[in-house]
Amino acid sequence: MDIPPGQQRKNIAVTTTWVEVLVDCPGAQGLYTYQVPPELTVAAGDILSVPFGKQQVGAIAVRPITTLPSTLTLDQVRPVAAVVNSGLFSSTYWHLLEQVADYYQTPLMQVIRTALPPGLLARSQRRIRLIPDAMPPEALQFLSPSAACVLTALQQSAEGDYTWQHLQRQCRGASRGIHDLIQRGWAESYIALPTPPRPKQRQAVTLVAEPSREDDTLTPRQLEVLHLLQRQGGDLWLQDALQLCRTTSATLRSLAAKGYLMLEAREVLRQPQQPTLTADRPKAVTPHQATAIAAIAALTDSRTVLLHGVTGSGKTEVYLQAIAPLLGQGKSALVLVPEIGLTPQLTDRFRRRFGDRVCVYHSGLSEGERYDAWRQMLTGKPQVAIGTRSAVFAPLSSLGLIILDEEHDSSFKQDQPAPCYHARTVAQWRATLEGCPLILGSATPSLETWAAIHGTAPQSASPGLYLSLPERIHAQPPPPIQIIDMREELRRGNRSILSTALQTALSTLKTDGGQAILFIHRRGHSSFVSCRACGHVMMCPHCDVSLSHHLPHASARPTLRCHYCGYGQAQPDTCPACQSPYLKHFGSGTQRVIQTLEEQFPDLRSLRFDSDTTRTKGAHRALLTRFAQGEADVLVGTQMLTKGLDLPQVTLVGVIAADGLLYMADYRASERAFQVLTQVAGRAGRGHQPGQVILQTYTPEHPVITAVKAQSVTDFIDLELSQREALRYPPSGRLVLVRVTSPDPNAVEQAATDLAETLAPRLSEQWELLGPAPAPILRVARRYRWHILLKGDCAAPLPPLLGLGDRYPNHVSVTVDIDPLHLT
DNA sequence: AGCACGCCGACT
DNA sequence: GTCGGCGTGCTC
Repeated sequence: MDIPPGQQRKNIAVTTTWVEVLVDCPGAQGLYTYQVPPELTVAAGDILSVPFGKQQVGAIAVRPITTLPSTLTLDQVRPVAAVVNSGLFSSTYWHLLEQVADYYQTPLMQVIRTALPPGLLARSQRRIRLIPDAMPPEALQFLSPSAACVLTALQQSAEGDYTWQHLQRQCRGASRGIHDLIQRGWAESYIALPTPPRPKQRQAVTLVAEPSREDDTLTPRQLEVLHLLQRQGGDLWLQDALQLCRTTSATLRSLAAKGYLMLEAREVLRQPQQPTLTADRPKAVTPHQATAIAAIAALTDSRTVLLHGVTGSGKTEVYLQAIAPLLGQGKSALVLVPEIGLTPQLTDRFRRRFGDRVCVYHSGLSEGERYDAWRQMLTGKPQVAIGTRSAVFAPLSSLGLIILDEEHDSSFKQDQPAPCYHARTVAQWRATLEGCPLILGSATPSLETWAAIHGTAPQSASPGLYLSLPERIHAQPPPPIQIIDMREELRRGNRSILSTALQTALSTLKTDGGQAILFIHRRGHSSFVSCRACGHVMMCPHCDVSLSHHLPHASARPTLRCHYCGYGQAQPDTCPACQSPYLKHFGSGTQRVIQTLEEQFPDLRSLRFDSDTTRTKGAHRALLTRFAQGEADVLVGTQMLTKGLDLPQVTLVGVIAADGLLYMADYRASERAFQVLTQVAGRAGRGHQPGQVILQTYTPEHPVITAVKAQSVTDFIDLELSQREALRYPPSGRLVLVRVTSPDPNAVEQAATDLAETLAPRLSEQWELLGPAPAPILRVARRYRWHILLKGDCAAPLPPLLGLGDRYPNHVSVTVDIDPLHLT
């Protein structure tokens, strides 16, 4: 097999090769050709660093070629600078990325960028550095304001060195200021080479020789240090060793020189700080769980499984026992969850069961941690990767199973930057490509999944597998759900936000030794502030929405905040329009419920659980722990209550007003309302005590309310599916939302109109164009928004939409959302 | 992204 | 008359 060295050399010299690459640069679509220098080998899928214009940028090798494209001449082609990483992508992984790019109509490079950990596609940056010696001490006086600003900014940094970009943000007229400083020779501009993330190194100390008393070159102190190290097992991190021996690294270095110690840098994986956990063994399972585990184990192809389990039915144990045998077969599993921060108990359980074979990957990790998690997954060792949406792209080889828990959750859909992918859709493709099963778990399955599994969706070729866990683990009956007609309450003269039934239940809560959850749905407008005299409503200056009232502490000054762009201001004392002092807030947010509770039930202690009180990292967990430990009797919260898997179970669940959920201008309102109400109701009923659910509403006859009361998922889904079918909404049809935004209201309207006109003739008769129309909230964060909605048959191929927005001014942005979840 | 090229307002 | 603003376009 060996090629004689001479011949090998000749081959390389003769075959000059080139490679076509994708360049990581916005606005540089298409392939670029580079020369492969003889000392490098480049294969498709390698991550490269290439010169592009005046900078070094990241690139992906797409295909090596042996002849130069005829459009290019030799001198136009530049050489590849370096191979950053090779062998990252298997061919199935590459296919997956291409499929995402194709379906979501996004340039492949953008898909690669969302799949890779940040920083792997490193780019060079232009930096500005001070030359302190060249600068007179009173330099500031000679400078123009912009140059002075740049100089001051640079002096802030220890090295007198910042990126061009940073200075540009920091100072007005920065480019002129920088030019000025360079002209005077007080600063210089340079291009810093890209620094891809590197494995973290840590200094380690290892004892390599027995400390001997005979060695008279050892001082008593050195001998003492050696003995101390020996007692610790002779292998420590340098940092720990220094602390233990209360010595300096110089001492250890001299001991290393004498041959007693070895100092070396070892690669370590950055692990986010995590509590130490006690190991856990497989639990005894119910017959339903056992059936599900056996059915999953029997799967040999890439079937989709819906694991439909009511709250508390033990889905997680099924996941754990489905994964366990795979690891023994050298296969890995991928577990996708809605939001890692909200489900620490789930990751803890996986860690207890599988120890360090669990790898957590989500956007909350630091850049280094993400890189390390990525590297660990690339090792190919059998492991369990748990992560949020973006973890569908985890580079695990030999996947044996993909699990997507809480599959109905909307956080699996990305709607901010393109590609607007749904992790469930991508997971489906990935399972097909890898030939492994996909398990979708939920207590309240989405209509899409239901239709796909039961074969009613036209595009599903092979019906999936339906597995049900209909019982709670300890076989408690589901809690009864009592529907309260709030109109009736009002007629009887009860004007409180708490119905008589809920008041009664709360009044006996403490004597019964129970805990309660009160759920409020906060609509955008539920806590707006308006003037009782003239009707003026406090609005966000950047968005067309009212500001929400917040009371940080009981005695604090009220603040107003925009939930769309984050704008905040203090609440004025008088109405800005008419100076009336009667500027008050309306609606029943969490704070108002707490206030009512304090007035009517002063002996009940309550905790608030909403986006205000859970803003900081770990606050979810802390609040729920406090509640679980009995620090409060009532937990008052919003939507967030449905997201944590780790909610303590309670005896009473009250829904303050279900109506806000039911009437939202969205075709998915009913589905979301059913899911939220069912999930919240499922929190009631602990161990020995039966639970109780009180659902207050102004429209008890609403089909969603009826279905929630009957606790029948199938009733609801059948009804909702028929309605969607009548209107050709998903899953009976498909949608594409084209969003057009700009700070200029006229430009958006014009672009949207023009876009609709160019699009309409390009659509097949399977597609219907709706709009253009202003978005329900016309302005968000100073940008005006218009929408065009495309509605098509399930089987209809997507119309080509790539590059649609290219013909409009720069400030007009056009984004395409395939299968949008909300139309807002 | 960065940089060059190119066309309109306030200064030597 | 020029300097310099930033809009447009290109980078193998």
